[in-house]
Amino acid sequence: MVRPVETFLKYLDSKHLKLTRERKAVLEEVFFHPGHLEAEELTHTLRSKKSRVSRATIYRTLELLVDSGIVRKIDLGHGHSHYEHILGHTHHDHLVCLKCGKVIEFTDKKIERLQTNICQKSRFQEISHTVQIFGYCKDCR
Amino acid sequence: MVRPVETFLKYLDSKHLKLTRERKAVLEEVFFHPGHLEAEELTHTLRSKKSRVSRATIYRTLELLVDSGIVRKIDLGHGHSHYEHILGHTHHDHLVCLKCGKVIEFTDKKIERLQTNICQKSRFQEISHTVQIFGYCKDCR
DNA sequence: TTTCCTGCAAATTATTTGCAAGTGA
DNA sequence: TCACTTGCAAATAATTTGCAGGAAA
Repeated sequence: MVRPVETFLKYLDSKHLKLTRERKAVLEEVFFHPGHLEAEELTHTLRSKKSRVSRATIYRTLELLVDSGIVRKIDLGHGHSHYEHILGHTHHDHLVCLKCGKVIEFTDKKIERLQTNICQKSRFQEISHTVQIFGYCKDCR
Repeated sequence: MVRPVETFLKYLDSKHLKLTRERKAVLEEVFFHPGHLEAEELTHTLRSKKSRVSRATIYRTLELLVDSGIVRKIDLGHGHSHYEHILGHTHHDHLVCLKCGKVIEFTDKKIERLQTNICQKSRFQEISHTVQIFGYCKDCR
């Protein structure tokens, strides 16, 4: 069972930070939103719901969420960041269609394992990794 | 034998574009520069040499170089793009140290092969891919 | 000649920051 | 209370674009 709010609380406490209404709203939105989201999108979604949160706070909160390991920041080649929740989700990577923008997720245990080997060999302590494959999806070839 | 200028010429011709002094200067600099470079850096290097090329032209040319397959644009998590020449170089991926910024390159045939499989399975035509592993290098753990 | 190019400065986009006023523990 | 927060608006940073005057083919 994964409890994002509790995880976040634990993180905030450890840094002597507070769980505010704004932070909770961002966390919930990110967590219950399927897929990858952008800061801009988040601003609008929250605005359309009851809870308005300023752009600045959204960015500040996303950084906290990344730090706490609840969310990861990904680059889908759009010129701005995307975020996706990872807590309770298996790590996955992306195939990004350069034409229609579609993102296909995939998981490959073998790739993960090979990456671990590489890190060990270089005595590199992995924090996160990303495998992005750019090209054309089957509908756009 | 790899001839970047000829490759670029062929590409330019196919698009009815011209090989100008500026484009040639950027191409040469990128090609003979080992490692990853930034647009800003390129501007300075060229300026310090004989050939001044404006920032705008540098960005425009880098895009052409990427399009023509001579160079690839990579994200090393610095908030701006890096570029590296790929023509005549084996594809490689990166371990990026979040503390000192060091970038360790690695190549893994098995990972490459697995990626190809994944693309075939999804009928995805790969154009480029990137495996970036973020963490702490052995000097920063 | 004709089409493509370049530099410049202004525009855009994404993200960050300083600061005064507000709020959770 | 008091340290931590927020929103706002201004500041940054990277990159793009319009345009008028140059240059390859």
